[in-house]
Amino acid sequence: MPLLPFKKEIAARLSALTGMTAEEAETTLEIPPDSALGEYAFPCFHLARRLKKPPQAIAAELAGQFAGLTSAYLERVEQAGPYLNFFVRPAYLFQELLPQILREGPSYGTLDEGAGRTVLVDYSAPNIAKPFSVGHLRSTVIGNALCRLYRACGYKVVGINHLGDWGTQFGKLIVAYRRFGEPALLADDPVHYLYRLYVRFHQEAEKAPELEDEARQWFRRLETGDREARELWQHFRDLSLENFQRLYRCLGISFDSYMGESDYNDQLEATIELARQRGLVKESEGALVADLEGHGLPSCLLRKKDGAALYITRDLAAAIYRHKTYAFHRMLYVVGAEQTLHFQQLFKLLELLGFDWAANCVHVPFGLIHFKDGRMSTRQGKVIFLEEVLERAVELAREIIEEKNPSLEEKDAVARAVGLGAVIFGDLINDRIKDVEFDWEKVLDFAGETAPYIQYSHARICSILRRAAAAKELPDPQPAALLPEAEEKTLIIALGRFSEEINRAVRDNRPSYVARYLLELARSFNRFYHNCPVLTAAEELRKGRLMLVAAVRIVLQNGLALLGIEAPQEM
RNA sequence: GCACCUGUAGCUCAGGGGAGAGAGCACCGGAUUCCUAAUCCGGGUGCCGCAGGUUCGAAUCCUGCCAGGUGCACCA
Repeated sequence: MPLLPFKKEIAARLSALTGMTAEEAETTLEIPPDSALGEYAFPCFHLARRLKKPPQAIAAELAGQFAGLTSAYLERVEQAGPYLNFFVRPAYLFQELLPQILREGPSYGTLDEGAGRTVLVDYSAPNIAKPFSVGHLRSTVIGNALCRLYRACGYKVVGINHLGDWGTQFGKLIVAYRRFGEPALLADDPVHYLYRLYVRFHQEAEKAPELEDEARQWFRRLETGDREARELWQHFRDLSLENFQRLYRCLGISFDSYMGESDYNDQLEATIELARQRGLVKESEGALVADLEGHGLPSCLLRKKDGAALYITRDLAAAIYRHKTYAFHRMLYVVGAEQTLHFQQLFKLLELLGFDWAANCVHVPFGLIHFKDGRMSTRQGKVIFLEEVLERAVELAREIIEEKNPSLEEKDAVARAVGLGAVIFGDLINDRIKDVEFDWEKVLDFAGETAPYIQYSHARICSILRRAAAAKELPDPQPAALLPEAEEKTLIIALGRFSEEINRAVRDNRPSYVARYLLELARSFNRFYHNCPVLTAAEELRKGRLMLVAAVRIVLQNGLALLGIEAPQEM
């Protein structure tokens, strides 16, 4: 816990001197805009108000009280106008922190604040019988990163893939398959063929609206357990799931549960009954409605007039089941921002049903992926398949390898890591709430603020370490000499902030913080690399720098792993 | 009509109420007898959408407006 103890120590001392609580002091501490101003800064404006003295005077006074005070962490304190700047002791950085990172290796950066707590993450949730489009990438990639981040904070994480395997679209699919379907084509390329049927259905239904009714009837038959409907559904489901799992394997993602919408069919009536007992339900035009108007939300339907339950009824049943099963401390729904209202209604209903844990349910929304000229639409066939995106990215990575490093071994594995990394990182780097315009050029860009940039930095370090090992020199987790250059200090400070970034990412459910941090770290490393030779440096310096780059490698690898991205040793 | 989200450099975006608003891309120029040039260095641009307000201090918080996106009862 690298720089955190330093921060806590400052907060404690400030608390003793000012009468603020330690927590208050800690949250007031900030990171100065320039590293020449120290590692943490304390602005005195708040105190100025309380003490009715100019902030400069308070800063000067406090600086006086800190004068001569040092500790294992603290080197010195300086006043700069209304600020108090704290400088960490370099000996701590190089002789304690650095060896610590090497010792902890893969577990460096992890925390234990979540120990004993369970977090559920509901993510990905593709619709069976529709191909996996780039639109589904977001939930999948963000959800996976959140799972890993929470685990790194000590939580027990349960990843749930709430498969979209129920609903009227299966009626449509059954109608289309019975009318136009050919088993041989289905067997050949199931998911794409089902997709073509789905698109075909909507084209035909334009001309013949009665198809929609027929679809509703077939869905009704499915709900009542009709054998033919059931068998077709099961068949479509199996084929799709197989296809999705191939994709997940490729992305290195696994789920703890694949319980989907269809798995709650037997709990829907009980859920509606519960709502009825609580007096939340009224009848309207033959349908059952949950009245939320008194709570500032539009009412929502729990059951259609034809007796079929709806999305929100299923989500209610699922939430109740999950709490019973996992007793979670928090449940995240990584679902698009267009469903914000749905989740407001869902959480409000859970609360009104008397579940106090409703407050621990969180919607983690993200923006839409769209084309320049409008949104993607599965029905109209206006989609880009994730498979195609991943294949092209890997292919391009492969071409670049061929051009830049033709003698590389394991070209395929590296191309996969780089191509997939670029796509995943491209999704995680920006604030998830923003909409994304799909652009092949951007997806296939491997320079600048990208995963390959970080991976390349990692590979360079591996190369240094390989050469050092060949010369029988290995980084040794012993106290090192102090490293003199500014680039070196910048680097090690960055290493020390790793767990703070993980913490922040978990606090806001925003993996982008870690992605940005890694970019910054890689940038610092590349500057170091250009200005500070490692292997040709003199004995002591070489030892220290070897440790430093070994530590950077650990953080880059651990950080990329948190985002679900591999770090190849060469590229 | 109502609600939510977004608006920062030519483009894509960072920016934790605080110290002169930052990156990447694109464009121009430079760096390799030396650890991988998928790298590094230099070059410049901003009514932080607009108008008010809160504050010692606002790109950041509040209100209104404008623009774009997304939702709002029998889809999921």
